Amino acid sequence: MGSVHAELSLDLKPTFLPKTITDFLYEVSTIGNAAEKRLRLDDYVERLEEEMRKIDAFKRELPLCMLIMNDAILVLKDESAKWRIPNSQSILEEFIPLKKECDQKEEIKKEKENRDKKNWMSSVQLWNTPSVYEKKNWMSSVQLWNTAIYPTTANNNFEQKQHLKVENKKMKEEGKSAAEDSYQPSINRSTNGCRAFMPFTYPAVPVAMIKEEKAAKIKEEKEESVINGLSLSTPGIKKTNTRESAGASGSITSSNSAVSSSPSPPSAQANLHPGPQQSSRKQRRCWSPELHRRFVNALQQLGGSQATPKQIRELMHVDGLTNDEVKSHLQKYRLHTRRIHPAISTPANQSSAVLGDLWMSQDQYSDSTKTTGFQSASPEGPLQLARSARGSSPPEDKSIRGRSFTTT
DNA sequence: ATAAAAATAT
DNA sequence: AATATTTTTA
Repeated sequence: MGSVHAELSLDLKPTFLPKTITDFLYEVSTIGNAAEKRLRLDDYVERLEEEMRKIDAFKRELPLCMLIMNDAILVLKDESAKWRIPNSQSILEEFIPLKKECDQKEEIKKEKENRDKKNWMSSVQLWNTPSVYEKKNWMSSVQLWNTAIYPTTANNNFEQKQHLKVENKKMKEEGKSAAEDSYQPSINRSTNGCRAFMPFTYPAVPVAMIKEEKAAKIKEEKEESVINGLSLSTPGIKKTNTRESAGASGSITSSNSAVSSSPSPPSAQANLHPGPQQSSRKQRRCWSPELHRRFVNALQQLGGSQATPKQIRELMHVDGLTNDEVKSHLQKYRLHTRRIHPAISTPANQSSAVLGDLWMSQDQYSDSTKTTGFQSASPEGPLQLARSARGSSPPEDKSIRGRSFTTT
Protein backbone atom coordinates (compact mmCIF):
# COMPACT_ATOMS: atom_id res chain seq x y z
CA MET A 1 0.00 0.00 0.00
CA GLY A 2 2.76 2.36 0.83
CA SER A 3 4.62 1.82 -2.36
CA VAL A 4 1.64 2.64 -4.42
CA HIS A 5 1.77 6.15 -3.22
CA ALA A 6 5.28 6.62 -4.35
CA GLU A 7 4.46 5.39 -7.78
CA LEU A 8 1.53 7.61 -8.20
CA SER A 9 3.29 10.64 -6.98
CA LEU A 10 5.95 10.41 -9.58
CA ASP A 11 4.42 12.14 -12.49
CA LEU A 12 1.80 14.34 -10.98
CA LYS A 13 3.42 17.38 -9.67
CA PRO A 14 2.36 18.62 -6.29
CA THR A 15 0.16 15.66 -5.92
CA PHE A 16 -0.96 14.84 -2.50
CA LEU A 17 -1.25 11.41 -1.14
CA PRO A 18 -3.09 11.41 2.09
CA LYS A 19 -3.33 8.35 4.20
CA THR A 20 -7.06 8.35 4.36
CA ILE A 21 -9.92 9.96 2.65
CA THR A 22 -10.59 11.85 5.79
CA ASP A 23 -7.12 13.23 5.76
CA PHE A 24 -7.54 14.18 2.22
CA LEU A 25 -10.76 15.96 2.89
CA TYR A 26 -9.15 17.81 5.68
CA GLU A 27 -6.31 18.87 3.49
CA VAL A 28 -8.67 20.09 0.91
CA SER A 29 -10.62 21.97 3.48
CA THR A 30 -7.56 24.04 4.22
CA ILE A 31 -7.42 25.29 0.71
CA GLY A 32 -8.88 28.68 0.23
CA ASN A 33 -9.42 28.66 -3.46
CA ALA A 34 -12.57 26.86 -4.45
CA ALA A 35 -11.31 26.12 -7.89
CA GLU A 36 -8.26 24.55 -6.44
CA LYS A 37 -10.35 22.51 -4.12
CA ARG A 38 -12.34 21.24 -6.98
CA LEU A 39 -9.29 20.51 -8.95
CA ARG A 40 -7.83 18.39 -6.23
CA LEU A 41 -11.02 16.63 -5.48
CA ASP A 42 -11.67 15.91 -9.07
CA ASP A 43 -8.19 14.75 -9.58
CA TYR A 44 -8.50 12.31 -6.79
CA VAL A 45 -11.82 11.11 -8.02
CA GLU A 46 -10.33 10.59 -11.35
CA ARG A 47 -7.62 8.44 -10.00
CA LEU A 48 -10.05 6.45 -8.00
CA GLU A 49 -12.11 5.88 -11.04
CA GLU A 50 -9.14 4.81 -12.97
CA GLU A 51 -8.34 2.23 -10.41
CA MET A 52 -11.90 1.19 -10.33
CA ARG A 53 -11.65 0.38 -13.93
CA LYS A 54 -8.60 -1.66 -13.28
CA ILE A 55 -10.13 -3.81 -10.64
CA ASP A 56 -13.31 -4.00 -12.53
CA ALA A 57 -12.25 -7.35 -13.83
CA PHE A 58 -12.19 -8.67 -10.31
CA LYS A 59 -15.31 -7.12 -9.08
CA ARG A 60 -16.70 -10.48 -8.20
CA GLU A 61 -13.78 -11.35 -6.02
CA LEU A 62 -13.46 -7.89 -4.58
CA PRO A 63 -16.95 -6.69 -3.99
CA LEU A 64 -15.96 -4.82 -0.90
CA CYS A 65 -13.22 -3.02 -2.68
CA MET A 66 -15.68 -1.90 -5.20
CA LEU A 67 -18.02 -0.83 -2.52
CA ILE A 68 -15.46 1.20 -0.70
CA MET A 69 -14.16 2.82 -3.79
CA ASN A 70 -17.59 3.65 -4.94
CA ASP A 71 -18.29 5.20 -1.65
CA ALA A 72 -15.14 7.23 -1.69
CA ILE A 73 -15.83 8.44 -5.15
CA LEU A 74 -19.30 9.45 -4.24
CA VAL A 75 -18.18 11.37 -1.24
CA LEU A 76 -15.46 13.16 -3.09
CA LYS A 77 -17.70 14.00 -5.95
CA ASP A 78 -20.22 15.33 -3.59
CA GLU A 79 -17.65 17.47 -1.92
CA SER A 80 -16.44 18.69 -5.24
CA ALA A 81 -19.93 19.64 -6.21
CA LYS A 82 -20.21 21.77 -3.14
CA TRP A 83 -17.41 23.95 -4.32
CA ARG A 84 -18.72 24.31 -7.71
CA ILE A 85 -17.86 27.84 -8.74
CA PRO A 86 -19.24 29.72 -5.82
CA ASN A 87 -18.08 33.24 -6.49
CA SER A 88 -17.13 33.16 -10.10
CA GLN A 89 -20.61 32.78 -11.39
CA SER A 90 -20.31 35.91 -13.44
CA ILE A 91 -17.48 34.41 -15.32
CA LEU A 92 -19.52 31.45 -16.18
CA GLU A 93 -22.45 33.31 -17.42
CA GLU A 94 -20.93 33.36 -20.77
CA PHE A 95 -21.22 29.66 -21.12
CA ILE A 96 -23.83 28.82 -18.59
CA PRO A 97 -26.36 31.54 -18.61
CA LEU A 98 -28.87 29.58 -16.66
CA LYS A 99 -28.04 28.55 -13.17
CA LYS A 100 -31.09 26.42 -13.00
CA GLU A 101 -29.64 24.23 -15.60
CA CYS A 102 -26.56 23.88 -13.59
CA ASP A 103 -28.44 22.76 -10.56
CA GLN A 104 -30.54 20.45 -12.56
CA LYS A 105 -27.51 18.92 -13.93
CA GLU A 106 -26.11 18.34 -10.55
CA GLU A 107 -29.25 16.70 -9.47
CA ILE A 108 -29.19 14.48 -12.44
CA LYS A 109 -25.65 13.70 -11.75
CA LYS A 110 -26.32 12.70 -8.22
CA GLU A 111 -29.27 10.68 -9.21
CA LYS A 112 -27.25 8.87 -11.71
CA GLU A 113 -24.56 8.22 -9.22
CA ASN A 114 -26.96 6.85 -6.75
CA ARG A 115 -28.43 4.64 -9.33
CA ASP A 116 -25.02 3.43 -10.22
CA LYS A 117 -24.26 2.75 -6.66
CA LYS A 118 -27.36 0.78 -6.21
CA ASN A 119 -27.03 -1.16 -9.35
CA TRP A 120 -23.42 -1.74 -9.45
CA MET A 121 -23.66 -5.04 -7.68
CA SER A 122 -26.82 -6.31 -9.17
CA SER A 123 -25.88 -5.55 -12.70
CA VAL A 124 -22.50 -7.04 -12.60
CA GLN A 125 -22.90 -8.80 -15.84
CA LEU A 126 -23.87 -5.66 -17.58
CA TRP A 127 -20.68 -4.08 -16.53
CA ASN A 128 -18.59 -6.04 -18.86
CA THR A 129 -18.68 -3.69 -21.72
CA PRO A 130 -15.52 -4.32 -23.61
CA SER A 131 -16.25 -1.55 -26.03
CA VAL A 132 -14.33 -0.46 -28.98
CA TYR A 133 -13.05 2.49 -27.07
CA GLU A 134 -10.60 0.50 -25.18
CA LYS A 135 -8.61 -0.37 -28.17
CA LYS A 136 -8.95 3.04 -29.58
CA ASN A 137 -7.88 4.78 -26.47
CA TRP A 138 -5.05 2.54 -26.06
CA MET A 139 -3.85 3.23 -29.52
CA SER A 140 -4.18 6.92 -29.24
CA SER A 141 -2.26 6.96 -26.05
CA VAL A 142 0.52 5.05 -27.58
CA GLN A 143 0.59 7.15 -30.62
CA LEU A 144 0.67 10.31 -28.67
CA TRP A 145 4.34 10.53 -28.87
CA ASN A 146 4.39 10.12 -32.54
CA THR A 147 4.88 13.75 -32.97
CA ALA A 148 2.96 15.13 -35.81
CA ILE A 149 4.86 15.55 -38.94
CA TYR A 150 4.76 18.87 -40.52
CA PRO A 151 5.81 19.33 -44.05
CA THR A 152 8.67 21.63 -44.54
CA THR A 153 8.31 24.49 -46.86
CA ALA A 154 11.75 23.90 -48.15
CA ASN A 155 10.56 23.08 -51.59
CA ASN A 156 8.83 26.09 -52.91
CA ASN A 157 9.27 25.40 -56.51
CA PHE A 158 6.02 24.61 -58.12
CA GLU A 159 7.43 22.99 -61.17
CA GLN A 160 9.73 20.90 -59.20
CA LYS A 161 6.94 19.86 -56.98
CA GLN A 162 4.81 18.91 -59.91
CA HIS A 163 7.60 17.00 -61.33
CA LEU A 164 8.09 15.11 -58.17
CA LYS A 165 4.44 14.44 -58.02
CA VAL A 166 4.36 12.97 -61.45
CA GLU A 167 7.36 10.94 -60.75
CA ASN A 168 5.85 9.66 -57.61
CA LYS A 169 2.69 8.73 -59.35
CA LYS A 170 4.64 6.80 -61.81
CA MET A 171 6.50 5.09 -59.11
CA LYS A 172 3.45 4.18 -57.24
CA GLU A 173 2.17 2.53 -60.29
CA GLU A 174 5.31 0.64 -60.81
CA GLY A 175 5.60 -0.20 -57.19
CA LYS A 176 8.99 1.35 -56.79
CA SER A 177 10.12 3.34 -53.83
CA ALA A 178 12.82 5.49 -55.27
CA ALA A 179 10.82 8.50 -54.27
CA GLU A 180 12.15 8.27 -50.79
CA ASP A 181 15.55 9.34 -51.80
CA SER A 182 14.47 12.38 -53.63
CA TYR A 183 12.21 13.56 -50.86
CA GLN A 184 14.22 12.95 -47.83
CA PRO A 185 16.55 15.86 -48.24
CA SER A 186 13.79 18.35 -48.22
CA ILE A 187 12.58 17.22 -44.86
CA ASN A 188 15.91 16.48 -43.51
CA ARG A 189 16.18 19.64 -41.53
CA SER A 190 13.96 18.42 -38.81
CA THR A 191 15.98 18.57 -35.67
CA ASN A 192 15.03 15.22 -34.42
CA GLY A 193 16.64 12.43 -36.23
CA CYS A 194 13.70 10.22 -35.50
CA ARG A 195 11.30 12.55 -37.09
CA ALA A 196 9.10 10.90 -39.58
CA PHE A 197 9.50 11.41 -43.23
CA MET A 198 7.19 13.55 -45.12
CA PRO A 199 6.96 12.29 -48.61
CA PHE A 200 5.78 15.54 -50.05
CA THR A 201 6.67 19.11 -49.60
CA TYR A 202 4.19 21.80 -49.16
CA PRO A 203 2.53 23.50 -52.08
CA ALA A 204 3.46 27.13 -51.67
CA VAL A 205 1.82 27.89 -54.93
CA PRO A 206 1.71 31.43 -56.23
CA VAL A 207 -1.37 33.42 -55.52
CA ALA A 208 -2.31 33.32 -59.12
CA MET A 209 -3.83 30.00 -58.61
CA ILE A 210 -7.52 29.90 -58.32
CA LYS A 211 -8.88 28.66 -55.09
CA GLU A 212 -10.48 25.62 -56.54
CA GLU A 213 -7.44 24.66 -58.37
CA LYS A 214 -5.39 25.16 -55.34
CA ALA A 215 -7.63 23.11 -53.20
CA ALA A 216 -7.75 20.40 -55.76
CA LYS A 217 -4.05 20.42 -55.93
CA ILE A 218 -3.57 20.13 -52.24
CA LYS A 219 -6.08 17.42 -52.03
CA GLU A 220 -4.38 15.55 -54.73
CA GLU A 221 -1.10 15.81 -52.98
CA LYS A 222 -2.49 14.65 -49.75
CA GLU A 223 -4.01 11.67 -51.35
CA GLU A 224 -0.76 10.82 -52.83
CA SER A 225 1.14 11.24 -49.68
CA VAL A 226 -1.22 9.01 -47.89
CA ILE A 227 -0.96 6.38 -50.45
CA ASN A 228 2.72 6.71 -50.45
CA GLY A 229 2.89 6.41 -46.74
CA LEU A 230 0.74 3.39 -46.85
CA SER A 231 2.75 1.65 -49.38
CA LEU A 232 5.95 2.57 -47.70
CA SER A 233 5.41 1.30 -44.24
CA THR A 234 2.61 1.85 -41.86
CA PRO A 235 -0.21 0.05 -43.50
CA GLY A 236 -2.99 2.38 -42.72
CA ILE A 237 -3.53 2.53 -39.05
CA LYS A 238 -6.61 4.52 -39.60
CA LYS A 239 -8.23 2.29 -42.09
CA THR A 240 -7.59 -0.72 -40.02
CA ASN A 241 -8.97 1.05 -37.08
CA THR A 242 -12.04 2.09 -38.85
CA ARG A 243 -12.82 -1.26 -40.10
CA GLU A 244 -12.31 -2.91 -36.81
CA SER A 245 -14.38 -0.48 -34.92
CA ALA A 246 -17.05 -0.56 -37.52
CA GLY A 247 -17.16 -4.26 -37.48
CA ALA A 248 -17.18 -4.52 -33.73
CA SER A 249 -20.46 -2.95 -32.88
CA GLY A 250 -22.39 0.23 -32.83
CA SER A 251 -22.72 1.06 -29.20
CA ILE A 252 -19.87 2.86 -27.59
CA THR A 253 -21.51 4.00 -24.45
CA SER A 254 -20.05 3.86 -21.03
CA SER A 255 -17.15 1.56 -20.99
CA ASN A 256 -15.63 0.33 -17.84
CA SER A 257 -12.47 -0.81 -19.33
CA ALA A 258 -11.14 -3.84 -17.64
CA VAL A 259 -7.73 -3.19 -18.97
CA SER A 260 -5.02 -4.88 -17.11
CA SER A 261 -2.02 -3.01 -15.90
CA SER A 262 0.66 -2.49 -18.46
CA PRO A 263 -0.30 -1.80 -22.02
CA SER A 264 2.06 -3.89 -24.03
CA PRO A 265 0.03 -5.51 -26.75
CA PRO A 266 1.75 -6.85 -29.78
CA SER A 267 0.60 -4.17 -32.10
CA ALA A 268 2.42 -1.63 -30.02
CA GLN A 269 5.63 -2.31 -31.82
CA ALA A 270 4.54 -0.41 -34.83
CA ASN A 271 4.01 2.68 -32.80
CA LEU A 272 6.95 2.34 -30.59
CA HIS A 273 9.24 2.88 -33.49
CA PRO A 274 8.71 6.40 -34.54
CA GLY A 275 11.65 5.71 -36.73
CA PRO A 276 11.67 6.37 -40.40
CA GLN A 277 8.32 6.16 -42.01
CA GLN A 278 5.14 7.41 -40.56
CA SER A 279 1.81 8.20 -41.95
CA SER A 280 1.50 11.91 -42.17
CA ARG A 281 -1.65 12.36 -40.20
CA LYS A 282 -1.93 12.29 -36.50
CA GLN A 283 -3.91 9.76 -34.63
CA ARG A 284 -7.29 11.09 -33.88
CA ARG A 285 -7.69 12.25 -30.35
CA CYS A 286 -10.78 11.01 -28.73
CA TRP A 287 -12.30 13.44 -26.30
CA SER A 288 -13.69 11.23 -23.66
CA PRO A 289 -16.19 12.65 -21.26
CA GLU A 290 -13.53 12.72 -18.66
CA LEU A 291 -11.25 14.70 -20.86
CA HIS A 292 -14.00 17.05 -21.72
CA ARG A 293 -14.79 17.47 -18.09
CA ARG A 294 -11.28 18.54 -17.44
CA PHE A 295 -11.43 20.81 -20.34
CA VAL A 296 -14.52 22.53 -19.09
CA ASN A 297 -13.09 22.70 -15.67
CA ALA A 298 -10.01 24.43 -16.92
CA LEU A 299 -12.09 26.75 -18.97
CA GLN A 300 -14.04 27.75 -15.93
CA GLN A 301 -10.96 28.46 -13.95
CA LEU A 302 -9.68 30.66 -16.69
CA GLY A 303 -12.81 32.62 -16.86
CA GLY A 304 -14.13 31.22 -20.07
CA SER A 305 -13.75 34.04 -22.48
CA GLN A 306 -10.10 34.82 -22.19
CA ALA A 307 -9.03 31.24 -21.99
CA THR A 308 -6.26 30.39 -24.30
CA PRO A 309 -5.64 26.89 -25.54
CA LYS A 310 -2.27 26.80 -23.97
CA GLN A 311 -3.52 27.77 -20.57
CA ILE A 312 -6.33 25.32 -20.81
CA ARG A 313 -4.00 22.55 -21.64
CA GLU A 314 -1.80 23.39 -18.71
CA LEU A 315 -4.68 23.40 -16.33
CA MET A 316 -5.96 20.14 -17.61
CA HIS A 317 -2.84 18.32 -16.60
CA VAL A 318 -3.27 15.71 -19.20
CA ASP A 319 -0.26 13.99 -20.51
CA GLY A 320 0.31 14.07 -24.19
CA LEU A 321 -2.41 16.52 -24.82
CA THR A 322 -1.44 18.92 -27.52
CA ASN A 323 -2.22 22.56 -27.88
CA ASP A 324 -3.56 21.77 -31.24
CA GLU A 325 -5.97 19.31 -29.85
CA VAL A 326 -7.17 21.67 -27.22
CA LYS A 327 -7.46 24.35 -29.79
CA SER A 328 -9.55 22.22 -32.01
CA HIS A 329 -11.75 21.15 -29.21
CA LEU A 330 -12.14 24.68 -28.03
CA GLN A 331 -13.21 25.73 -31.43
CA LYS A 332 -15.87 23.15 -31.53
CA TYR A 333 -16.92 23.94 -28.03
CA ARG A 334 -17.27 27.59 -28.73
CA LEU A 335 -19.20 27.00 -31.84
CA HIS A 336 -21.62 24.87 -29.96
CA THR A 337 -21.99 27.17 -27.04
CA ARG A 338 -22.55 30.07 -29.33
CA ARG A 339 -25.38 28.33 -30.94
CA ILE A 340 -26.92 27.46 -27.69
CA HIS A 341 -26.54 30.64 -25.82
CA PRO A 342 -29.15 32.76 -27.53
CA ALA A 343 -31.56 29.92 -27.79
CA ILE A 344 -31.74 29.31 -24.10
CA SER A 345 -33.64 32.45 -23.39
CA THR A 346 -36.47 30.87 -25.27
CA PRO A 347 -38.46 28.60 -23.03
CA ALA A 348 -38.45 25.95 -25.64
CA ASN A 349 -37.03 22.69 -24.51
CA GLN A 350 -35.81 21.91 -27.91
CA SER A 351 -32.79 20.60 -29.60
CA SER A 352 -30.76 23.52 -28.45
CA ALA A 353 -31.41 22.62 -24.89
CA VAL A 354 -30.40 19.10 -25.57
CA LEU A 355 -27.26 20.21 -27.19
CA GLY A 356 -26.52 22.56 -24.38
CA ASP A 357 -26.99 19.86 -21.88
CA LEU A 358 -24.69 17.68 -23.75
CA TRP A 359 -22.02 20.25 -23.82
CA MET A 360 -22.33 21.83 -20.46
CA SER A 361 -23.14 19.07 -18.13
CA GLN A 362 -20.99 16.35 -19.36
CA ASP A 363 -19.70 16.29 -15.86
CA GLN A 364 -22.24 13.70 -15.13
CA TYR A 365 -20.41 11.40 -17.40
CA SER A 366 -17.31 11.97 -15.44
CA ASP A 367 -16.73 8.31 -15.05
CA SER A 368 -16.82 5.99 -17.99
CA THR A 369 -14.20 6.16 -20.61
CA LYS A 370 -11.01 7.88 -20.16
CA THR A 371 -8.51 8.56 -22.82
CA THR A 372 -5.58 8.96 -20.59
CA GLY A 373 -4.74 5.55 -19.38
CA PHE A 374 -1.11 6.34 -19.14
CA GLN A 375 -0.96 8.58 -16.17
CA SER A 376 -0.42 5.73 -13.83
CA ALA A 377 0.45 3.10 -16.32
CA SER A 378 3.87 3.44 -17.82
CA PRO A 379 4.45 7.04 -18.53
CA GLU A 380 8.04 7.33 -17.58
CA GLY A 381 10.10 6.57 -20.62
CA PRO A 382 8.06 7.28 -23.65
CA LEU A 383 6.29 10.16 -22.11
CA GLN A 384 9.33 12.12 -21.31
CA LEU A 385 10.71 11.48 -24.69
CA ALA A 386 7.52 12.55 -26.20
CA ARG A 387 7.49 15.68 -24.21
CA SER A 388 10.95 16.75 -25.02
CA ALA A 389 10.50 15.93 -28.64
CA ARG A 390 7.35 17.88 -28.79
CA GLY A 391 8.88 20.76 -27.01
CA SER A 392 11.65 21.06 -29.48
CA SER A 393 9.44 20.93 -32.46
CA PRO A 394 8.40 24.41 -33.38
CA PRO A 395 5.19 24.04 -35.24
CA GLU A 396 3.14 22.22 -32.73
CA ASP A 397 1.60 25.28 -31.28
CA LYS A 398 -1.62 26.51 -32.53
CA SER A 399 -4.79 27.59 -31.01
CA ILE A 400 -8.36 28.14 -31.51
CA ARG A 401 -11.10 30.50 -31.11
CA GLY A 402 -14.67 30.39 -31.90
CA ARG A 403 -16.76 33.01 -33.53
CA SER A 404 -15.31 36.44 -33.81
CA PHE A 405 -18.22 37.84 -31.95
CA THR A 406 -16.66 38.13 -28.56
CA THR A 407 -16.92 40.88 -26.05
CA THR A 408 -13.37 40.99 -24.96
C1' DA B 1 -24.65 9.96 -47.87
C1' DT B 2 -24.34 13.11 -44.20
C1' DA B 3 -23.00 15.28 -40.09
C1' DA B 4 -20.05 15.88 -36.55
C1' DA B 5 -15.35 15.62 -34.73
C1' DA B 6 -10.69 16.21 -35.18
C1' DA B 7 -6.57 17.58 -37.83
C1' DT B 8 -4.40 20.68 -40.38
C1' DA B 9 -3.84 25.01 -43.22
C1' DT B 10 -4.11 29.92 -43.49
C1' DA C 1 -4.18 32.91 -31.56
C1' DA C 2 -8.35 32.75 -34.43
C1' DT C 3 -10.57 30.96 -37.97
C1' DA C 4 -11.22 28.20 -42.39
C1' DT C 5 -10.73 24.15 -44.64
C1' DT C 6 -9.94 19.36 -45.13
C1' DT C 7 -10.10 14.74 -43.64
C1' DT C 8 -11.85 11.08 -41.00
C1' DT C 9 -15.34 8.66 -38.49
C1' DA C 10 -19.94 7.27 -36.99
